[in-house]
Amino acid sequence: MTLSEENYLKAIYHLGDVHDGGISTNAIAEQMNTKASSVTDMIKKLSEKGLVHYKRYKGSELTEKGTLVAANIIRKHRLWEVFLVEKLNFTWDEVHDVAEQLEHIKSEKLINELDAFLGFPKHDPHGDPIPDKDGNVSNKLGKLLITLNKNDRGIIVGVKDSSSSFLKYLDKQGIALGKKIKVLDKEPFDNSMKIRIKKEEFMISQQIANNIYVKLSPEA
Amino acid sequence: MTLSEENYLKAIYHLGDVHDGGISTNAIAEQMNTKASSVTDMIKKLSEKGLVHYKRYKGSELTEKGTLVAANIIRKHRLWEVFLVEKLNFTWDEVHDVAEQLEHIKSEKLINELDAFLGFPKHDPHGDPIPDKDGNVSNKLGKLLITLNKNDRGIIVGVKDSSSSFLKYLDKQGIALGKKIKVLDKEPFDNSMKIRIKKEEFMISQQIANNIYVKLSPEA
DNA sequence: TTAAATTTTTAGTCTAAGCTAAAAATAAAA
DNA sequence: TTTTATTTTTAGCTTAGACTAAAAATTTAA
Ligand SMILES: [Mn+2]
Ligand SMILES: [Mn+2]
Ligand SMILES: [Mn+2]
Ligand SMILES: [Mn+2]
Repeated sequence: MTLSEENYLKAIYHLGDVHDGGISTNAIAEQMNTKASSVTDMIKKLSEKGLVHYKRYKGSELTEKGTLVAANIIRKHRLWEVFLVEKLNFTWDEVHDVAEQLEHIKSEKLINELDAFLGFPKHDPHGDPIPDKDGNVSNKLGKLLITLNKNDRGIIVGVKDSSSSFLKYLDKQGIALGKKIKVLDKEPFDNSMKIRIKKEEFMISQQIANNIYVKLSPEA
Repeated sequence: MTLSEENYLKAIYHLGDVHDGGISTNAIAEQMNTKASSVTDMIKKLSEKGLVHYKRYKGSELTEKGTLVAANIIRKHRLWEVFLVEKLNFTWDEVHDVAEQLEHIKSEKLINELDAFLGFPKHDPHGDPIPDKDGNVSNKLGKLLITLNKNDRGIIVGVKDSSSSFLKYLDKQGIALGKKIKVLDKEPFDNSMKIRIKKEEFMISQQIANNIYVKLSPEA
């Protein structure tokens, strides 16, 4: 597995999460910040190796083997993110780029020991589930904040966008995993929301509400 | 800095430690397990970048800048080795290959936080000194066991060879860093030695004695 | 159902980093 | 000081991975 092959598998895996069925060549190209022609070449190679199913003009899909490899890379990525936050004082907006590098380190023992060292965490600092050794992943916790109704309460359990800029915005607003949140009002015109977190009340745009996962508290 | 460039700098750095003056192209090729022609190409590139001094047919030497880069990679390598042994239950014969990968991860913050997390260690699991951020390295502790005389005592502080096979041999004999050692006898014919470690007395060959560093205890 | 637009693939280049074989420079031996 | 041996460099090829431009297939629109 070269670094590039691993990154393609990961990209296809992530795209497959949402859009199921064959993943288009263009979609992969966009995700990878590369050109469709490069994707075609790589897809062919991955197909040769039995990691993706591919038929000309029909898009790609990971094989079982490919899925396992991808899940393993994501497992490594997320475990490293936990390590960086829990042990090395990184903030949640600083970890992704470093994890992009660390995820390619090859050592079974390393990752299993790291897992144990961290106490077998189930979620990374963004609330994303950590796959187990066999590639099994639990579902993402919670539902999108945007889908909650007026007066619903819950706990923030994850973010969809984990770009540094978004996370920094959340920090500024005091929005973090584990915080209690209540929907005070929804504005139908622009889908903005008024919310309360720790006695602070403020407005957030649709954009924001669409990128935060909340676990609903049972009705009182 | 590509991965390959970093490995060349490291190789030249290590060769320069022993053999000072210009490092021959062949020496680099051997160290890197590659061909002299490939080395010539790379040396030219590194020279362009101001990382090595190079004149055709005259051998190579790191510039100040090149030395700093190399020392930094070695710093990372050795800090990761400490991490693996101290935190992740690796043995000293298991760490090198993984550290060869980890040393190329690029993040200032990562390495500085790791350093702090480990309590600013001064030596790696093989007794090698860890360079500081500015590339300063303290001297290797101790002298080679082979140079000790009959009845000399000391403490084992390092190994010269850190191949897995050598380290496993040492484990089997109960030879480890920090152990007290006494030279009971030297055999001039084959340069073997009779030694005592923790009440165990046994013979070691010249080969072995030439790869262990000992800090001499002051005479009684 | 033909025509236009879009997507995907192919063909041909480019660069980094290897390699082999041959040429050139340097070092060692006669 | 020639001759011979060794070291180093050059020249030319190879592979992975990316790119551009053109061709082919598929999809959408007329
Ligand atoms: Mn991430
Ligand atoms: Mn994450
Ligand atoms: Mn090492
Ligand atoms: Mn070491």
